[in-house]
Amino acid sequence: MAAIPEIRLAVDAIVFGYKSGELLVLLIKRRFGSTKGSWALPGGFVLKHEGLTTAVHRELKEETGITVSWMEQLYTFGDDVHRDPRSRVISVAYFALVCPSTLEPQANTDASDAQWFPLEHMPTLAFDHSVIVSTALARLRAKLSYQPVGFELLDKEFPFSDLETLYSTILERPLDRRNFRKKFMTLGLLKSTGRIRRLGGGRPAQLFRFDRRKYEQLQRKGILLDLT
Amino acid sequence: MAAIPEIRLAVDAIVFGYKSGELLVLLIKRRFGSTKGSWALPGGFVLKHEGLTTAVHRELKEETGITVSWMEQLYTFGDDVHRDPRSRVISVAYFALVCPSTLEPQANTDASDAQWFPLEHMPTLAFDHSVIVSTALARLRAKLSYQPVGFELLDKEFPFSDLETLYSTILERPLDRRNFRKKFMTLGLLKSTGRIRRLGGGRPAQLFRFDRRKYEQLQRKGILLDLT
DNA sequence: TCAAAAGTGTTGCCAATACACCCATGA
DNA sequence: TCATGGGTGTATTGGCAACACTTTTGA
Repeated sequence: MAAIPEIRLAVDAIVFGYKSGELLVLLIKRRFGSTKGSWALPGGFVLKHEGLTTAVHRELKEETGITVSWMEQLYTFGDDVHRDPRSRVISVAYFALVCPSTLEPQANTDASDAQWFPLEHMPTLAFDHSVIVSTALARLRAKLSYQPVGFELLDKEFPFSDLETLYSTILERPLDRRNFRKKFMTLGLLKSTGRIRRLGGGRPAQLFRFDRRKYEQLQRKGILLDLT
Repeated sequence: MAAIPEIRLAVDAIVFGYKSGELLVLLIKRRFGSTKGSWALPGGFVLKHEGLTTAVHRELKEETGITVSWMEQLYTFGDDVHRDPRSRVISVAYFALVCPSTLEPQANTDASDAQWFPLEHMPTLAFDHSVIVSTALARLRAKLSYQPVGFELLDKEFPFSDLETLYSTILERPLDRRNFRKKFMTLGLLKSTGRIRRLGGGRPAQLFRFDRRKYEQLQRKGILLDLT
């Protein structure tokens, strides 16, 4: 009961970004050990006097320089005793979303080995990390339809079409533009900034913001969303 | 990197049972340490060469003699560094359901200190265990409406009214009997055994079984349930 | 014959779907 | 004037919610 255990506790972060119609994952190149040179999720061991959430944020910052806009615990991986061949490690995985401005490389950090990969073209990952990514992706897809997390992947102000393309990309199916817009508009989760985006050819688009206050109201009333 | 950490890893189990219209939780009375005599969730430390799932089942067996019919990982609690005042412990919580026959006290075990409590009349719990129970309860409620977990709390064969009362109890709201029945019947998740239950006064009820095969079929087709 | 629990149908409404054309701009 | 992307309306349908009485049994 009092013996110090030899199980090590890690946290890993699956960070999704979104750019020009592609879903991206943030990976780092491992610098040490037997897995040196291979790609993996950012993460590391939890310090003794540090909460789990603090630990993920710290590791992310150290390894990639990135600060996320939204994060939530995903799952704890620890059924396979040999998931890390070096020793017994269990990992609490978190998944996070970042907005496009965060995607730019962070110069002032030790993040030289961090890189964004389109989900479609991910390299092979170390350990069981590709399982973790699949789990996160499944969760993101599910979540998209009952919690307005999509906004975390967009700029603060965005044209409606960006939202539509985002959903359509992540869910991997086409959406009817009119119906999709109708539903979001009816929910009242978008407020129109007066602004407009011009984009070369084509009609300019109004810009919207996510109305977080309205969303919290709905939540308090116990209203469940259905955002397909 | 190589130092052995001083964080200890525990698993805890929230086991729900259901009897005569009440939702029950399984608790144990602590025998040692500063929390001696207070009630807590069954659980304990994970052994070095043991998967997490194995660990919960082992602890449950040791402390309560109970084998569950359904279990799933709930959440990992480790943000509060002092959640266990003795040392840094993070806990992976699992929540589980058992069928009524399992509720009977298990004689041949070290389970003398295990006891079922109606949710409404739970004692104060050690550590952050009441937070864990609330989390589990919220999950159970949510889950009930899109995954047929309710059956895990009933006997193999049950009259339809049991299912209805179960839902109504856990969700804490009345359900329209006709609509509820219609929905379940339409889904085809119940198959009627030819049998009948007589119960003193009142018309006898047909007994049903949950049709697991049918459910798996639906799942494979990607059909989402909506079981209010 | 009464009390207790099981069983059953219909209607209105709303929300999801399907579907195709016009608008505003820059080149 | 054309290419590009933004923006909009309607008709149909299927599923959900609301609603109350009859049936079968034991006492």
